[in-house]
Amino acid sequence: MVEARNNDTRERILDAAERLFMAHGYEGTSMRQITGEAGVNLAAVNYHFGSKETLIQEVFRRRLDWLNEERLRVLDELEREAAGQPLKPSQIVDAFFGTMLRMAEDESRGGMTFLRLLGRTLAEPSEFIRGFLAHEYKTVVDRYKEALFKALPDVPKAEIVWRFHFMLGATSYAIAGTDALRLVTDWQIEPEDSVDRLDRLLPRLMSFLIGGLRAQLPQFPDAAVDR
Amino acid sequence: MVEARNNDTRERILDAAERLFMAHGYEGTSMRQITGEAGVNLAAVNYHFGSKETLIQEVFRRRLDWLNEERLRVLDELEREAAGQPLKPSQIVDAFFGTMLRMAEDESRGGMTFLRLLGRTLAEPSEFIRGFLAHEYKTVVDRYKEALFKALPDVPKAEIVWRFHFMLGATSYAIAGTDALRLVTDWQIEPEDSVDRLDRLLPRLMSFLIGGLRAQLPQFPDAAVDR
DNA sequence: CTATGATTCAAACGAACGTATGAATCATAG
DNA sequence: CTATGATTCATACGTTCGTTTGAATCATAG
Repeated sequence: MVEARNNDTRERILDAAERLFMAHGYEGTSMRQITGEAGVNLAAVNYHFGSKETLIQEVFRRRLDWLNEERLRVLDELEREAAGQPLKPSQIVDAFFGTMLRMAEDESRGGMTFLRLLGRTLAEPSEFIRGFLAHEYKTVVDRYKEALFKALPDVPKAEIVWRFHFMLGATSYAIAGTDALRLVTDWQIEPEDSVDRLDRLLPRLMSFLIGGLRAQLPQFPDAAVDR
Repeated sequence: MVEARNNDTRERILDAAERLFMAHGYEGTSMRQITGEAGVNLAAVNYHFGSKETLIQEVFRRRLDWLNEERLRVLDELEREAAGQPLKPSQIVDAFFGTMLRMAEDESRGGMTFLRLLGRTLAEPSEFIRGFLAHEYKTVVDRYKEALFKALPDVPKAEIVWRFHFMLGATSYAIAGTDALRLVTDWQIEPEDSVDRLDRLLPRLMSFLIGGLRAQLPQFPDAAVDR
């Protein structure tokens, strides 16, 4: 039997698709752009991946498999060291969001390009990719929710889930780097302070996330005494 | 001379476009879907708006003009009442983000549909719409940045800009309501706790944002003494 | 009523889309 | 070497895209 000898074409397609989906979105990127940038024949995508839908799923799986395993590994390690004691919220936040952001420095795992694609896609999921991402993340998210519940026993669980949601939003937007309102881009900021400098973005974002996670609990309007 | 008699068609197109762009994104929505849902002829969009690009700009302008005027009005009012004293950060955050979120209850200003569209678009701006949004927001954002600088004199300005950025991300994601990882949607949450219940989302988000804005300042790794 | 200009309409335009086809080319097993 | 099956290639398929056209219809001014 004759087996596959060359996954160079596959990798070139995945790299080009990753970059173009990041820059122009899923619907905004055509197969001809992808194969053109990858330097392969138009038919190669359908031959190797079947369809455009399975292609973008492969683009994500290639990176997310590692990320989610790493997130579980880091959380396991933290819980092992804590020996039953609840973790600090900042440890959990760093294990989830920090692990993701540090991918930006690892070019072999997609670097900033994949991170931006991920941030974009979390905010604009096509119907079919929403289900795919939710499935990919299910195990990890459940583990981290439980860890946060234990770390913050005084905070209602529903509140923690919402704040996890908000943290995810702040992070997605930060790494997507679109900066629609030119808040940061238009600002007199040193070049070394730009989004690309992860070692400055990461501490800033972490401070913000932990501040939000540990904020005072909200007062709901229907909590008034006369009701 | 004969003048325009009927802007019913225009409004029907804008309403349909607003809803469809929200649901499927800009590239993912076709002119035929829009005119089909609006119950008008296919050529009506180009006749009334010129192109798909100018159409989505009109969709935004119709709502954003009011929102941004209102944001300036509220800030003016707050500063008038404060009579020179710096405002509380929570007042500024509520004036900017609260004013936006309260649009969800005003169906005549687009309600939740427009809010979701806005949240989505802030995170996935096509190149041409990024510039448009930045221009629409310029005046407002500058005023609010200044107000935050005054309200938080001890926080470095660059830090405030970044945190504004993070707050915008958390809010965009929250109102876009995509919930890609099914964090909130998959959770055992009372129906009355869902995203649609603004009176519960708003206090929750405000607490989170203010917690993040007032968080401890970050420690940068290169702040070590031996450097 | 008639004339005028705004609006609607059915139909078509060329371009770009994702996908499929079948022959040509390639690397390796036997 | 030859045979085999994986891969590449040029080309074309059928759809759908945003936009345009020119005639038909409409409401109003004169």
